[in-house]
Amino acid sequence: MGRRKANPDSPAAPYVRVKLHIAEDAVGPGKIDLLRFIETEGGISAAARRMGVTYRRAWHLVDTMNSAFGNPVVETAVGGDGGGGARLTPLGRELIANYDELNARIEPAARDLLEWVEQTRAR
Amino acid sequence: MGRRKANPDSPAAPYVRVKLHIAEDAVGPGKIDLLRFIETEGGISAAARRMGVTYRRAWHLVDTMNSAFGNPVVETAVGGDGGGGARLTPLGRELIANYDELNARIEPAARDLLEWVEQTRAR
DNA sequence: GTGGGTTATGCCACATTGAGCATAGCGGGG
DNA sequence: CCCCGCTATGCTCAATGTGGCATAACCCAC
Repeated sequence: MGRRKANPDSPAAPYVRVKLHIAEDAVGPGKIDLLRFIETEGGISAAARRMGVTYRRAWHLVDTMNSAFGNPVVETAVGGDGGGGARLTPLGRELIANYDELNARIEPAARDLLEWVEQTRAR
Repeated sequence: MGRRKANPDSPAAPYVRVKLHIAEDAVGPGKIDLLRFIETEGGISAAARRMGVTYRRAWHLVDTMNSAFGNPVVETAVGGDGGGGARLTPLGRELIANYDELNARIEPAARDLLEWVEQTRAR
């Protein structure tokens, strides 16, 4: 996994991440990206391959999200055309949209904090 | 696997957390609270006791923050009056202030997301 | 009815993390 | 001079997370 080895003059840039904690689970950029891939790829396996994680893990992430929300964010079909597949529910699509909106709204504040960090490290 | 919450009456309220990732370390509410306690209690041990964590761990958290920032956020004194102690540096105080400001600015967006979550779980 | 690709799950090995315990060094106060 | 509380740090053990197989069930297409 390419953890970028720091070039002394460009230390890995600091960044900010937001996580939504809900009923024993936490949804952050990782699970949201997984949902995006499920939507575009049409299945959990394909999404897992795209993200470079095992199907086992991707499935588990989906499962925990589904139970955390009480209602499914992803619905699956086993067997059939193409072997089966998975799609986002309306709830799943809303989740992505709302998470994206949150990130867009916090961006200015995050940028200010990161600017301060860069300043302090420079001196 | 349907893991139902133990107490249907009070479903742990969803919440949002922001983490600042900086040089292999991540600073979130936990480390910020630790800094606050160090400031008010005057030492790492006292702060650790207040937070219900071991001194070992609290010290480690402080140590990783100090190296992540390049400059110390906490300065310590060993031996002497009261056995020693720890204080925030100006950088440490700025960190708390900036983190608090970030959270304050994020609050409206976070509240909207959480409201949506509550809505979806209610139906 | 056989095959292929997918969902659904269990099991085991390994890495990471935090807890708990132990110890050493420090220096002002009694 | 010795004690006490605190900083500093190492080591071990338990819990948890992830990765990598392995397997079963499913169902459309051929």
